[in-house]
Amino acid sequence: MAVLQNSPRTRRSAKDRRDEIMAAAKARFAIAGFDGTSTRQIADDLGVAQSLLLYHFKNKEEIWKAVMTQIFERSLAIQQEEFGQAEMKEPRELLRTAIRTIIRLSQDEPDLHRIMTIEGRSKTSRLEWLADAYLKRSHKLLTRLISECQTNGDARQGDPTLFYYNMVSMAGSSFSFTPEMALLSPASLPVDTQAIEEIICATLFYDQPKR
Amino acid sequence: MAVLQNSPRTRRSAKDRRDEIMAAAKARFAIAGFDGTSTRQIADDLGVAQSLLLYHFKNKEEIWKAVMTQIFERSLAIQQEEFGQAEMKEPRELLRTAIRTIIRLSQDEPDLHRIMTIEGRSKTSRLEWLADAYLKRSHKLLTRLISECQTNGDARQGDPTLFYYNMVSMAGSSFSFTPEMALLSPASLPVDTQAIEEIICATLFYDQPKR
DNA sequence: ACATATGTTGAGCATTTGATCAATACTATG
DNA sequence: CATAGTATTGATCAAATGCTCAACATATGT
Repeated sequence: MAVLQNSPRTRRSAKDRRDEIMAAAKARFAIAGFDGTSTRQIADDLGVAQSLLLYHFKNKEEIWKAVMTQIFERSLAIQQEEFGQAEMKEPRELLRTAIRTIIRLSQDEPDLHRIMTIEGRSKTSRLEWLADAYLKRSHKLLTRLISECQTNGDARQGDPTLFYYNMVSMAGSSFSFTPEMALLSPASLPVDTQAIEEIICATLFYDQPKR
Repeated sequence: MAVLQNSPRTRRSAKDRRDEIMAAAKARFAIAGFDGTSTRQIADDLGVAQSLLLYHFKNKEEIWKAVMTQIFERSLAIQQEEFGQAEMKEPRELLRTAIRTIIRLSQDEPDLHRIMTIEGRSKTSRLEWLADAYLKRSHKLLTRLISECQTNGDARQGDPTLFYYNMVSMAGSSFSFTPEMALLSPASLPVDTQAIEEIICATLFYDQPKR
C-alpha cells in the first residue's frame, strides 16, 4: 500500500483548537441543534478530520457542554456588571435591572436563544445538566423578584414562570433572526434595546414611568 | 425455514390508519422535531411495523406535511369563526380579534407552538413549504394590521414582524408546557386566556381599555 | 540529534435511519 | 367460496453517524 503523505497541516495549540471547535460547534448547534448537527459537519467547517474533535473532547456531548459553559460564564459576567453598579433595594428596580441583563445577554450571545429554543423542547440529559448548572439559579432569582413585585402591587398577577419565559423569549427573539423570519420578512430592522425594555416592562408592570 | 405466523393484527381502514399515524407523528414531532423523530419510533408507539408508515405515506416528509396541513386547516376554521362574527372596520378591533384567534389556536393545538419553534430554526425545504402554504398569509395579515394601528397612533412603534413573533410566542408558550419549564417549575398554573390577551395587548397598544 | 509528548489523520466498526420489496394475512365482492 | 384488492409484515439495503484506534507528523526539551 502507498503510504499516505499528509499535506502540511496547520497545527494549533490545544487551547486554540478547542476554541475553534467550540466556535464552529456553537454556530452549528444554533442552526440545527445537538441532534441535527454531526461531528463531521463541524469538522468539515474547520477543514479538519472528524476524529480530531474527539481527541480534544471526550464526546460530542462534551463539546456541547463546553459551548454552553462558555456562554453562561459570559452571562454571569454581565449579571455582576449590571447588579454591581448601584445599591438598590426595591424589587421593582432590581427586576428592571434583571431585564436589562437579559437583554444585554441576548444581544451579546444571539446563538443562546436559538440553542435554547431547540434544546428546551425535549427532556434530555443535556437539558437536565443545563438546568442544574445554570438555568435554575436565574429562574429562581427572576421569579422571586416578579413575585415580590406582584405582592407590592407593581406587577400584574399571573404565573411568574410564564412571565419569565415571556421576557426571555421576547428579548431573545429580538436579536436572533431565525430562518422562519427570513422567509416571512425580507430584512430585520435594527434593534432598539430601549424599546424592547419598554415592551417587556409593559407586560409586567401596571403603570409605566413616563420618559 | 419456518414460515412466520403473523399474530392476529388489527386491520384498519386506510383513513383510520392514516389518522392514527398522523396523531402519533404529531406527538413525536412536538417533542423531538422532524429530525429527532424516527419513523420506527412512531411505528412502535402504534405497535405497528415501520414499513406500514411508508405504505400509507410516500415519505417521512409526507407524514409531516399531512400533520401540518391538518393543524392549519383547524387554524383557518377558527379564523373564519372569529372574524365572521361581527362587522368591524377599525384596525384596532380587527387586530384584537386576530390576537384572540391566535390564542384560541394555541389552546386547541398546543403542539403547533412546539413544532414551530423547533422547525423554524433551520431553513429546510419543510420550512419553505410551510411558509408558502400557510405562514405568509397570516404574517401578512397581522403585520398589516399592526402597521395600520401604528399610523393610527394606537400601537407602539417598532418592527411589526417583531411584534408578530412576540404575540405568537407569548400565546404559544402559555399553553405548551415544555420540558425546560418542567425542570424549572414544578407545575404550570391553569391558564387564564383573558389575562394573556391583556398582556399581549399591553405590548402593543399605548393605552388599554379599562375593564 | 534524539526521545518524548502532543497534535492530526484515515480506516474501520457498530448502530441507527429512511426507504424498498417480496411475501403474507385480512376483507370484501361477485 | 374463490378471487381480487387492500393492509401489514419482515428482511434487507445504502447512507450516515458517534466513536475507537493505530499510524504518522510536528513540536519541545535535553
